[in-house]
Formats: sequence, structure tokens, C-alpha cells
Amino acid sequence: MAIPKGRENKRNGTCVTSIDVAALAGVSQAAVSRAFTPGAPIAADTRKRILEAAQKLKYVPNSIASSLTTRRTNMVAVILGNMNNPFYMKVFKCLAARLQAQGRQILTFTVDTGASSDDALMRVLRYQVDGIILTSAQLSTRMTALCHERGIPLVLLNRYVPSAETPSVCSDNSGGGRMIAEAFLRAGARRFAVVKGDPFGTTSQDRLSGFLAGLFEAGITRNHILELEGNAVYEGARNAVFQAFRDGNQPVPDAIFGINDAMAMGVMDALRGMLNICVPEDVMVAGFDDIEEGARWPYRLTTVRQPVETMVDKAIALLKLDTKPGAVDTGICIDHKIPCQLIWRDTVRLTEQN
Amino acid sequence: MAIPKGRENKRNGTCVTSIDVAALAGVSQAAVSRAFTPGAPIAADTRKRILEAAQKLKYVPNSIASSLTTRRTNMVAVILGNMNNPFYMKVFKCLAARLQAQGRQILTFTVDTGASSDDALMRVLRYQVDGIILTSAQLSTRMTALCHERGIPLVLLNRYVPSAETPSVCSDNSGGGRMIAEAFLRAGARRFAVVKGDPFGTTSQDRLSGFLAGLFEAGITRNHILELEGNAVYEGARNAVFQAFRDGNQPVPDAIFGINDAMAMGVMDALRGMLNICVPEDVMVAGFDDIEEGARWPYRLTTVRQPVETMVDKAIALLKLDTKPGAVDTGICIDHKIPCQLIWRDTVRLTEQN
DNA sequence: TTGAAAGCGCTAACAA
DNA sequence: TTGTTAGCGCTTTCAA
Repeated sequence: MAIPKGRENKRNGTCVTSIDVAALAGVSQAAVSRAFTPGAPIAADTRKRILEAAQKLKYVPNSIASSLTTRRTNMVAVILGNMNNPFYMKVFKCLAARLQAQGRQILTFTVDTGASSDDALMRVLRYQVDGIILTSAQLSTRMTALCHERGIPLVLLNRYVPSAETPSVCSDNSGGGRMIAEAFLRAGARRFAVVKGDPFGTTSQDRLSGFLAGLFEAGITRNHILELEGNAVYEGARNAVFQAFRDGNQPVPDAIFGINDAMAMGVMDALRGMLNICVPEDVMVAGFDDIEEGARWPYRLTTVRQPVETMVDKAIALLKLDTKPGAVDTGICIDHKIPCQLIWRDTVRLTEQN
Repeated sequence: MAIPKGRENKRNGTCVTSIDVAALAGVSQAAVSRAFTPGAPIAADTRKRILEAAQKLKYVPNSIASSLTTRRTNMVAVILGNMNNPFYMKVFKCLAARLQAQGRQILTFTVDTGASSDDALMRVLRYQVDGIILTSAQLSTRMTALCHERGIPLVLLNRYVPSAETPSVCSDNSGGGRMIAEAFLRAGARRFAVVKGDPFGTTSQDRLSGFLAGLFEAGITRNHILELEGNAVYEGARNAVFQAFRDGNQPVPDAIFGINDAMAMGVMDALRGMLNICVPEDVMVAGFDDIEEGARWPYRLTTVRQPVETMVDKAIALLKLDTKPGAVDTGICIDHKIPCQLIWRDTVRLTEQN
């Protein structure tokens, strides 16, 4: 007898377990486990018999139970900040596709923009996820430390913690900011505005500093660069631009850089829809990210493309999900310079001489 | 001695368990469990002592382990279809906010548009989720049956299975379609086009049938209604409209109904950006859903608002997550008539006489 | 290749 | 209010 007396499944019908399958197939419960484990030592015909029994009973293995012993849940937590920005939805979609293709489940957490992800992270820890990917949200060093101690890999996507040793992947934001500066300059702009995003995000800061550096090198002075706060969202940028230039408050610059595409679209809508200013004829506009919406009519936004797939793949790779749970940490890996690409569209007009 | 000999935590440092905490606090392991269970019978000072010990050891309870006995994971699966439609992102955001507020985790699955969600569902089952919410994706009756047998509540959001007894929540799509028809008629339109969405989705079908019914009642005949396939996405609608009316292929109607806002925006971009046709002067346009993007300049889309919060709340309520796992099913509950609201904006122009 | 048995970290019934 | 004990459904040694 494969299933010894006293070890039968005692529940009244609900929830078929491996014991039920074992009983039907006339094998031990361990054999059922092996039948569902690729590469386990089990005879082909035994497995076949077990699988048939399982099918008959509509048995579905309980991953939760197995993860108790294997110490792997095959769940990856994704913590999402600014869901209003289509770029992060693009990232999420890509993340989901890749992770699902690997047979991993995604435990999703959304965090209000600017809010700390600490409590989300705390809940994540209870669920024994195999790894955590955090995009667009703040987190405390206490939390990164906690993850590290517990051996849960954490990687930041599209942001980093300066001076801290948390793995992270970012594109070359400052280089991208510089590209925009150069494009504007080549197109003949001399007075500028920039609409900034999350004041605590490294991404926004780096794009800004690259942009400014490019401008300064061309001899543009600070008083020719207006800085506006857009808070990383469409409405923020639209309102900031409208407030800044309504009623001829101040002179409209030659070019405006929206630190991300969503904001650049807000900039354009404020300009064209509220202030009656033409883009690119009166003012040039550029964004950053290359979201689909920005490529459409009537935006046709000149922007810097972030290689989402590459970034996502690198982030997942940094999780090192396939190494053993207790494996030693082979050093920090931070990739902050994934190359970006300038996408010329219609909102920056090149002068003839170019 | 609270922790008996032979029952100590035998792992070498990794992973603090309730046994470690119990040992430090000088209580039984069960006491630790109680300390972390709200409402459990435990003295206040005992709990306090345990919590301190836990803090010292940085203990985090293992939800996976507890769910093995409680038969509740506090995880809800959300299966997402068309992520390209901002409406579903809005739904997802709302779902996430509500579920997280209840202390539940979200296991997310994305499914390609039109693809079956059966394998996603199969994976969900392994994870013993407490409930499943499915938006915008196909699923087989085999799967709904499987969920039902296993006692896992499943609710469809924004679609339903005709003739099947799967709980679902939808707004009054056909009533909304009718509202659009009436708005167009009041504005003086006599020739129409409609861009259809997912051919297998009840939502698209109902909106269409409501729209047609409204038109027929006003005496409009079928030959004055052009049907186009937009496949529920922006690009599909844009291309369909462009193909239909390029080079004066056929006469442009007075009004075009995009079965959802994303498509209506595609319609407008094709009209204005590719065909040089003015909206609403030459052609009126209306959508459905009321996504933020459609409310912006230059769209200002007239549309039907789906009450997302209400729908999400009802969907979650239908899951009946707070009833006992084995509780008897108190009948099917389907809510297909959550009222919608017509939102007048600029793409449908009312005539003077109104 | 198989089965028996010992857990994984926790909850819950029971007794004290 | 507490501790003891028996599992939850599975994986994984260890022998056979």
C-alpha cells in the first residue's frame, strides 16, 4: 500500500491533494511530487500513470505548499509609483511579459507618487517573494538594508539611490538631457525653459543636469533658462506652463524641455490649447521616454528613447533569480548608462544650414 | 521552557522564524503566532514583550506558511487584457487601491488581447488565490467550471459570459450606446459610422446594439450606418477610418462613434491629422469610457462615463472575500446595468434649436 | 526507481 | 491566558 493507513486525505472532498492522486494511482505521495517535478527521478510510465490520475481528479499542485520547503515562491514583487505616466505602464507591461515567460508570478503594489514604498515593501517581505523590482517610488535605506539582510534581491528600475549600494538600472539620463540641449541649440534656440519632474527622483535630476550642462557649454547663461515644476505629470506641466506665460507674464522662450513625454504633452497642450502659441513655429518642445502617445498626431514629439526592453531585461537579470537562495552576493551591480537615442520628430525644427 | 528541546530553529541564521522569537521572549511558539494575530487571546504585556523580541530579531511573519493552515492567502488575482487601453489601466489602478486598502495582495497576469486567459488562470489556481478578477480577456467555460469546483470566486469586470452563470459586473453599455445615438441625432446627424472593438467582447457588442437600436428607432436605416473594425485599439480605429475615407473612397458620415475612447481618439486623429476633416464641424465624434486623455485638448471628447469606482467596488464585493472559504454559494450575482452618464464635450455640436 | 519519514513556518483545537 | 500537539500540502533526504 502506497499511502499508509492514517495518512489518507481527511478533508471532505474540497481540495484535491497529492495524497488523493497517489491513492488513485497506487503510488506513494512522494511519487506524485516527483511526477510534477521536471527532471525528478521517476520512471516514465509511472509518471504517465500519475498524470492521468491527476487529470482525472483535476489535481492542481499547490505552489504555496511547495514553496515552504523549496524556499522559492516564483513570485516577484513589482512596486509601481507613478501609474499616470504611460511610460511606467509600458515598463510594467514589458516586465509582466518577461516575468510571465519565465514562469514567474507578479505580485503588484502600487504606491502613490512621492509616497514611500516602505509599507508596500514590508508586506512584500511577508510573502517571501524571490525578488523585488521597484520603479518610480521612494524607499528608505532601512528597507533596502532589510531586504539585503533577508537575502531578497531588490533592484531599482529607472532610478537609483546615490551613494547606496542597491542594484539599479537606468538609461543615460544625463546624456539624453544633453542630446535635447544640443538639438535645441542646433535648431537655433537661445532662450529655454525646462519643466522638472519628481524633485526627489534621480532620473529627473540627471536629465536636468545633462540638459543644463549642454546649454552651459554652448555659452547659454542661467538667466536664459527658466525652470518650472511639473511634478512628473501631464497636468502639472500643463498648468505650470499656462501659469508661467499667461497674459504675457514673461517672455516665451524658444524651446521647452519636458523632462518626460507625459509632461511635454502637457506643455504642448498648454501652449497650443490655452495660450495659442504654435509648436514648433513659436516654441520648440522636446520630451523624454518615447511613449507611444507622444508619437501620435498632433504631438509628433521630438524625444529621447529609453530602451525599455533592454532596461527591463537587465533589471530582471540583476535579480539573479536563478542562483540558489542562499548564494553569496557577487557584488553590487549598477548600470546607469544604458544608451538612449534621440528621436527627431516635428516639435523641434531644424534650421536650413544644418 | 517554552520552546521544547528538539524543536529549536535549526537553520543557520537565515530566516528568523516565530520559534526564534519565542525563544528570545521566553514564550511558546504559539504565543508568537497569537501576538501577530489581531483579536487573538493573549495578554497585552505578553504581546508587547513578544513584539519587542520580534523587532529585535527583525522577524517578519511568513504569510505563505500561515496560509497553508488558514486556507487564505490574502492574494487576489487580477487578469488584465488590453493594457493598451488607458481605461483598463484606470480600472487596474482603482482595483489596486481598493484591494491594497483591504490588506490584500494582487497577483497580476497580463494576457495578450484576444488571447485566452486559460493558462493564466491555470497558474493562478496553483497559487491558491482567494479570488480572481478578470478584465478584458477571453476565458473558456472549462476554466470557469474549474474555479467554481475549487471554490475560488471569479468575477468578470466589464464583460460577461452570455448564458453562463459567472458573476460579473458591467455598466449599462447598451444604454450608453443609445445615449450616443440620441446625442448624435439631437445634433442633427443622419449618416453614421461606428468603429467596433473586440469582436468577441460583450461590451463592444452591447454598445453597438444600443447605438443601433437608438438609431433604428429614429428611422435611420442600415445603409446609413457604416460599420468599421477597430479591434479595440487606437491604431486600429485610426487606420480603419483612414482606409475608409481616403481619396474620397466613400462619403464621410455626419457622426462617428468610437466604441471606446481610445478608438475615438484614433478616429479623431485620422480625421484631423490624416484626412484634413474637421471635428466637430465636418464630422462629429463620440467615444465611451471617459478616460482622462479624451478629456484633454485637442480632443475634448463627448463620451459616456463608466463609473469605475462603483464597478470596481461591486466586483470586489462579488468576490465575497470575507465569507468563510467553504461557505455555500448564495447564488449567482450579475450586475449588468450600472448606470452610465453622458459627458458632453466639444466633439458633438448641438444645433441651435435644442 | 521507489516509499517512508522528517520537516518547511505557521494556525488551531485542546487541555491546563 | 497559556502551552502542547497535530496537522496544512508539499519536497527531500535516506533506505530499500
